[in-house]
Order: sequence, then structure tokens, then C-alpha cells
Amino acid sequence: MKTTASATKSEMMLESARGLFAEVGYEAASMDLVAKTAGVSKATLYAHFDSKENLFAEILEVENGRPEDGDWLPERFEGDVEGVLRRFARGMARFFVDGRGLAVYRLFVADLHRFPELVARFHAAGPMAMRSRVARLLAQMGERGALAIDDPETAADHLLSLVQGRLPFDRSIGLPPPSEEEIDRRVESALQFFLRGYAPRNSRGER
Amino acid sequence: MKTTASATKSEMMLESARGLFAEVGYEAASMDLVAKTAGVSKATLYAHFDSKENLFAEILEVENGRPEDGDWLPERFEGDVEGVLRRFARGMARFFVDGRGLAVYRLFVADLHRFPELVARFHAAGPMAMRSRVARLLAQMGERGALAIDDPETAADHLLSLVQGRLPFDRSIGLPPPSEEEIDRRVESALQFFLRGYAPRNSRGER
DNA sequence: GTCTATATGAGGATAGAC
DNA sequence: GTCTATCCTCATATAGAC
Repeated sequence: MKTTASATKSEMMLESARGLFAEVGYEAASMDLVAKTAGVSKATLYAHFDSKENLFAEILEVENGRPEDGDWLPERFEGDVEGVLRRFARGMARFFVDGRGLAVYRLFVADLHRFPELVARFHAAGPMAMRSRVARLLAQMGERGALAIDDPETAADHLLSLVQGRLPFDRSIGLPPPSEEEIDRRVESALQFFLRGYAPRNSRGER
Repeated sequence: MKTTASATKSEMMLESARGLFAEVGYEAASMDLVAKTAGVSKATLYAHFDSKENLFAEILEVENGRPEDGDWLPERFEGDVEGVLRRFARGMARFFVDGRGLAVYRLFVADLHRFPELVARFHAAGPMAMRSRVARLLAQMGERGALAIDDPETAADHLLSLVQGRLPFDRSIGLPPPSEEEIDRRVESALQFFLRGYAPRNSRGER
């Protein structure tokens, strides 16, 4: 079964490259190392991917565009606002402390500027797609009067900025991950602040 | 005047390295290029700085630790809260769109993890020092009853996260700078949101 | 498709003359 | 202190056999 064997090696190479790029960045992930980790020769690696840049682009596209498989970002709002937003905020905070969000964040900031032709596309497929989904959720909460949302996109920016905070930055520079309790503490204070700022207006039009 | 000539060459080298590191990052800023840009030979460069890592550390320490010379972050609070915070927010947004803040942000995220022994010190001297100054300012506003600040450090995190938002990230990956109007629009919405969330409580202890 | 072996070039660092 | 010329390592990429 040639195809199966081929597919397996292909997947090994992709998987190795994915892990190495995310772990050590573009420069430090040499093709030698990728090949060695995947258990193939460099020539084989180059037979599948024309160049290192090419390999990088393919990996990043998959990582970046893959919809978040966690169950913390629902497609539509049901239930109580605070519970839904807390679930989302906790999931996203962890996504940026140890998960794929952190890996993509580092690769974007450290290396994406070298591939100007990829910037717009990846930005739209990654960060902007996430913002759109959050904005849609907040808009639904606004429509039901559970929050006072004038501009969903801006509100989404505010929520995302607050929940991420310094987490991806601190992690990227090499600081150790905060404890679970510390993450939840930060998430909770950001969440309560967000809910205060976007609380529905009362009958006199005040907050 | 040997010393003057020496000092001049020294400064040329430092200035070139500073600009190149900030512009293209650690890897892409080769010692060949630094020397060429400074108008000296590589041997001269190495006579002044033992290694590239050494040069990087010296540059980053100066850039990072230099107190912000802009006049948008006052040492102590006087005047009206909204005006002071608006001035601060606008200054900081621009600092992270085109200024030294952006350069330091990129160097930190992209390259600092390679120098584990520098992380803690630079983090304390840079981002944490900024946070402390903002926290002090917010604490003073809280003491005068102009804002409801329970935890100044956390409030400072919230303000900094909101004002920076996606700006340094977007700029780092290679997106063009937003217009002046766009910056001010984002700053204003972040500011109004912050003021809502930290508005002083009324006589019944409500917001 | 996959391997071993190698071409080619870039970049960090140094030797030795002045 | 400063230069020119050079060493050496390592990384991308390829040639050629199987």
C-alpha cells in the first residue's frame, strides 16, 4: 500500500515541522532537525515541500485557520451571559497560555513579517475570524437586552484584549506559565470589569 | 583627540545596531550589516562588543530601561481624570504603533526567549515598570474619589490591555499603521469603556 | 520516493599588519 | 584601535544511486 505509507511519512513530516516551528520558531527549526525528527532524510523532505518557506506557510495556514475545537466558544448564545462569557474567557486564556493560540501568536509576531504576501490572508483567517465570532455572540447578547452593545466589533476587541492581557506576551518572552488559580483570578477580574462596562442601561437610559 | 574619535565610532556602532535590531530583528541583523551601516569593519565591531549576544543585550537594556521621555505619563495626578487618561492613552497608543514601544515589543516576543538569563530582569525593568507607574497614577485617582480603584495593579493591567489592544501585534506581523483618526477612535472607545467600568460608586455603593 | 553525499553560501568570529 | 583577509561552522538545497 504505497499511498498509505506515503501518507504516513507525509504526516510525520508535517507533524514534526508543526511542533518544531511552534516550539523554537522559524530560524531555529532547521530542515535537518525537521527531517531527523520525522525520521526521514532531508532529500525526502524537499521532495514533498519545495522550500522551507513553503513548508512554513503550509503549516501556519493549517494551524491558524483550523477552527477552535474547544467547546468554549459557542456558535450562538443561550443561557446566562456571565456563565457563557466565563466559559469562553477561561478557555481562551488557557488557549493563549499553553495551547495553539500561544504557538500561533509567537509565530505571527516573530516570523510572519518575512512573508508579506501571507500577512493579510492569515490575519483574516486567524485573529479577525476569532473576533468576528466573538462579535456575533456579543451582538446576540445585545439583542436580547442582556448587555448594552452598540458596536459588537469594538466590544469584541475589548473583551479579547482584556482576557488575553499580558498572557501571550509574557509566555512568549519565556516566563513560566501562571498557575491555574492565577489564570482564573485574572480571568474573573477581567470578566467582572467587562460586565460592568457593558451592563444594560436602566429605564432612564443610564448604565 | 583620540577619545572623541573613539566615542564617535562607538556611538555609530551602537546607533546602527539599535536601528537594525529594532527594524529587522536579531537574526536578520547580521554583524556584517551592522558594521557596514556603522561604517566600520567587523573587527572593530568585535573589538568593542565581545559577541553578537552581548551587543544585543546592551542595546535592549538601554532601549527597554530608558524612562519614557514623552510627557504623556505624569508622575502624579492633577487635573481632570478623563483628560489625563486621554493624554496618556493617546501617547501610549502611538508609542506602540511607531515608537520605541513597538520596537521593544517585537524584540521581546521574537528574540528574548533565547536569552533566559535576561528575561526576568528586562521584564521587571520594562513592562512591569510601566505597569507600576500607571498603577500609582490610578491609585491616586482612587484616593481622591475620582475612580473606584480596589486593586491598582489589576486596574493598570486592564487599562494597558485596552489601550494597546491589537496594535503592537498587528504592527509586528507587518500590517500598515492605522491612521491618526483610527488610532484616536480606538483610544477613545477604550477610554470610555475604562471610565464606565471604574466609575466611582454612588452614595448607595452602586456604580 | 527515498536514501547518502555534497555543493553552495551566509554569517559569527579571529589573525595579523599597521 | 582599526583595517583586510580569512577560518569555520552550519543551514538550505540538490545530485545521483537505488
